[in-house]
Amino acid sequence: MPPARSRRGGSLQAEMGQRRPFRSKRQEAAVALLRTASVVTRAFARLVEPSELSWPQYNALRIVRGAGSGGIATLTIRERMIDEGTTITRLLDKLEAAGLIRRERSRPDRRQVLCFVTPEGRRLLDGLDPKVDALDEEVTAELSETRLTAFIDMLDDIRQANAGRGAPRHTVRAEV
Amino acid sequence: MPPARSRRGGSLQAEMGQRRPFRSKRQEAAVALLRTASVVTRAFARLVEPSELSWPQYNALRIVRGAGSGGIATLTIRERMIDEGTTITRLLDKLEAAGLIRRERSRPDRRQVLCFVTPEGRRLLDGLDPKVDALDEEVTAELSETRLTAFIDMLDDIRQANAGRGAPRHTVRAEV
DNA sequence: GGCAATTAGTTATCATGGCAACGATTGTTA
DNA sequence: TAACAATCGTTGCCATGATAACTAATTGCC
Repeated sequence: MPPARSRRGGSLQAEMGQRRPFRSKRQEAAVALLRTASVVTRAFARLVEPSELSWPQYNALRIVRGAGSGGIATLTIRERMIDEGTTITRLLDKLEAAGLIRRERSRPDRRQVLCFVTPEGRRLLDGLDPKVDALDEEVTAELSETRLTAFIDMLDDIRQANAGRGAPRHTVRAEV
Repeated sequence: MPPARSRRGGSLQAEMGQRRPFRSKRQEAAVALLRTASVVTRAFARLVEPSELSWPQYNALRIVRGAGSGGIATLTIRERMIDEGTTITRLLDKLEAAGLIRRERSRPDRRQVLCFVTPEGRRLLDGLDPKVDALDEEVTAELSETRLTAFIDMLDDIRQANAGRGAPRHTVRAEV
């Protein structure tokens, strides 16, 4: 039998202490999306917090590790971040100050600054991997394989449909 | 025929310029959730930006309006915010300075500070309503009614399963 | 009555997110 | 080759998000 939260009313409304129902189901969906993301983000932040890393810092560090020995340019990191609006420079400054990454002007194109993980950075991430991987699984553990696939597809659809409306300003500039 | 993004590969991977596929579908789902929310949040922020309101400010103002003539206590507003971690005081300071809300010490319980919308605040919101309502609908316009229902249910499930891990610290205190 | 525990808000501190402006470098082209 | 444009990154400014410490008011309990 379905749990109490499937009553129409619904769970979000009760959660947020609202007296009035949502104006429409689509409005409820929008709010649910944002609120759920807020909760999940905090869960990840809590996980990396003991390592003295903020969630965005962890995100950036992981991207740098993923780039391998060739390094990766600053703005490329920003593009791959979950929040692509971030001011990446200061974030990398902290990672560099903590000895987790190393920066170096690119050889042919001196405009670029390439980033590399240091052994310490790699060690830190490697230690965190099991926990993060576990949380990745736990977040959607409630969803069956079938629902999970549908969930990803719906998110992809929503993201694509709203890409124009929600792109950070610096990525839109190219369209002018 | 399904659009290109349904190819396994997948759309998110291409979007973020990743060379390697996700470790698992559940990891992909977690990242898709966070990234989608980021895009949608920006879309709403863009919408209220011309009114000199940040997205959280709009959110708070709307909650105050929803409370009606009885007013609403400061911390109650925070509970109902999409991001319940916010430092609400400064946000309300701005709204008050802009003349959109009015604050007043509660009568019987002088610890509380009740907030009320001013006529200007109401006017501003009323003018914004059509646009916000429209965006609420547009965000998930790609989803059929059936998928929409499933979407909301999945988000509710995820949120409930992660409530403990992702609650802001001040709400957890009660459990100690 | 009197005092500890609670509750409501405020404030301080630090890190991020959003934006615009700037400097440095490279590419283009008249 | 001398402007000019585009690209890459950095920096400044302001607003938010996360937490903890702190004040004030109220409640409970003896």
